[in-house]
Amino acid sequence: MARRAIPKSEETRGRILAAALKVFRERGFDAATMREIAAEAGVAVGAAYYYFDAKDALVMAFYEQAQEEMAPALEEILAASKTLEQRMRGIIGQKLAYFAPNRALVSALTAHIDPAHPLSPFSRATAPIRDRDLGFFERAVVESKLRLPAAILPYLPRLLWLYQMGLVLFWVYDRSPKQERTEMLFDKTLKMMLIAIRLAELPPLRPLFKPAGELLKAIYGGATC
Amino acid sequence: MARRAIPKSEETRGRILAAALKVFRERGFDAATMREIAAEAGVAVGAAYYYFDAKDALVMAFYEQAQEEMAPALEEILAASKTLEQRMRGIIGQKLAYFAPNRALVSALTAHIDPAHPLSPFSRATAPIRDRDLGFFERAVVESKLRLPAAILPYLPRLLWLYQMGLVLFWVYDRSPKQERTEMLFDKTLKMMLIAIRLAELPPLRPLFKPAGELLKAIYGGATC
DNA sequence: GTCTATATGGAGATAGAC
DNA sequence: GTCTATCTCCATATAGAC
Repeated sequence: MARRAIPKSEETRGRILAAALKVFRERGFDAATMREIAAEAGVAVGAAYYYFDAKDALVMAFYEQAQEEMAPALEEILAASKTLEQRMRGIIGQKLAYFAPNRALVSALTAHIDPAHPLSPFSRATAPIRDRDLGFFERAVVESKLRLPAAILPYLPRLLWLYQMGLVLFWVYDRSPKQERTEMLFDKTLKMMLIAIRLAELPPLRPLFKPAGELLKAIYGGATC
Repeated sequence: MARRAIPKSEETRGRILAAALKVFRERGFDAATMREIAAEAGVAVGAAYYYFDAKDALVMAFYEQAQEEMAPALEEILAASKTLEQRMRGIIGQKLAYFAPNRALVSALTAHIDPAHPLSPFSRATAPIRDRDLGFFERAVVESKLRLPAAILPYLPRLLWLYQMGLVLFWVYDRSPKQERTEMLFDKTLKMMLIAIRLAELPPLRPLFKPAGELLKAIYGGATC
């Protein structure tokens, strides 16, 4: 065997992960059992535990795989568009499209908001994934030469990231046909945000943005989220 | 036995609920077992299931008890204050104070965001509780003679209710001493909201509030949330 | 190192005696 | 109404074959 070949163990691991995602998709996370997943992958339960310490580890692997697989598309979006609006549309559109087949899984994950839970998007364990993801929003902001009060601008990428999390949350439970409500929410709130940014430096709005800057400074002192 | 006396069954039920809340407080919802709860109440597991169909039913009973017990204080707040600011401070302060001893339980409940889950604050099952709670925000708004674009005003109570849910969510996971971050978040965002309301009718802000009105109309067409 | 077979212990829930 | 005894099902652990 050439050492370039994918080792057999990698193949098995991949098969188990794929099987898990399939079962999660069909049943949701909670109802899916390790027995089922192992059966779907054609291995014994022990084999699944050999590759993944626990059921939760399958979810973490999903996060990592998602990030890995989405990265090229996100890069392309940044390269192909200039304005913040285009970029936000591109990034968030890409995420929703990627997650669409896995809605049942993603919805189960909303159970973990607690930053103390490893699978939470705000946890230490997910920090590398989060930071890398934040990088896309940073680049989207920095390269689009926005005017914004100095007390706010540095926090904009994190706010946009949070905004995206909220949108995904809404989308996960959006039962309207083709998730058109999410579409609407996204379209209108994005427009509002861009208008607000444009108006931000008008004198009458100063009393609004002053407390905002103070708040951001206090909340993100050097926080994890 | 006079028929005014509390029936023995009510007494047992109450004892089981109190025991459950105690165990939830100490261990959190997930870690608490029905065996423990029954033991704490001095009854058999079967008895607990006689009064509460499932572990989840204990949570629903907690919601109802909380609403019942908080109502008089909320009434008093509405009676004692006039401005929207005072009222919001009063209502939300009261909620956080009431929930404080039960943070571990409330935090477990944030797992249910899915409107399809009966315990979700957005579910059908919790609609009566939610509607009654919304009533307090409606009264807080209506009686404080605000000026706001007509496309927005009718939705303000629901927005405030949602805002309150978000604050509680933040508070539940706020590990700062005395939850001072929540305090800060509440204070600043409330001020921003009031300033925004005051500015809302200025001509330069019209482009901001127009899409907001459209969005609200589309999202709350006659929705449950 | 990879994997199968089987065991463990604990959870929520229930049937039916009292 | 209340309790005891028991069921079912799961995530996970372990022993050891290849």
